[in-house]
Amino acid sequence: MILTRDFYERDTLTVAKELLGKVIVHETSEGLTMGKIVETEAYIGPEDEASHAYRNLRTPRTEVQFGPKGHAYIYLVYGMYYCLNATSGRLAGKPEAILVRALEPLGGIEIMLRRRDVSNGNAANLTNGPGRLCMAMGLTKKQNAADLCFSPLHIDVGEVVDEEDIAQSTRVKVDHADEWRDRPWRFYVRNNKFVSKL
DNA sequence: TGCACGATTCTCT
DNA sequence: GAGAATCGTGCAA
Repeated sequence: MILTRDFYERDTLTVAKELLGKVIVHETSEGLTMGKIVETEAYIGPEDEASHAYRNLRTPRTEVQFGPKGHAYIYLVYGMYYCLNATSGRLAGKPEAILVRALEPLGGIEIMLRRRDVSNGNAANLTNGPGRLCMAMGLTKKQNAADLCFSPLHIDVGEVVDEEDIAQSTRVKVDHADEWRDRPWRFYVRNNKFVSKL
């Protein structure tokens, strides 16, 4: 069953936490790929220096974050990798998003292996990182702004992760020397081997 | 119009 | 553990 809009229209930190255990599904001409979310990070709109929408910066790139919740925000980093986010938040028009940092492959693994061109044969590295999971799921800028409630790219109600299995920490690769750096806005499933970093 | 750099990953040492 | 790959974006000029 697909998550409905109201799931995303809540406090972003809550949504980031509850996204753990949910299942991302992408239907393409190549076939179906699915993966369980095991790691997320929250990026809270204008006041978060680490967010692209810091200071309400509204550009063609960040535009999606200002739109309806429950849409995909996909952007290019380092000129070669994509990152998948879901827009969220209680306030309409406030740019908040959740970065999906890692998945546990559930379906279409053959397709993922092909897309990732896993030369070392290590399937454990298939989706344990924001850039990697986009490659494995076949996500590019084309899916940017896709409605996660309806499109071929959507998120299913998976399993509920026990509170005790949820770990919280500071975000990865956010080194700005200000108060936002140390916010524990990263969530992950404890002891899951597909989490990107411990 | 030009330029420095990033919500990363891979390879080689 | 360090360095390269690689290009769209935001900001200065």
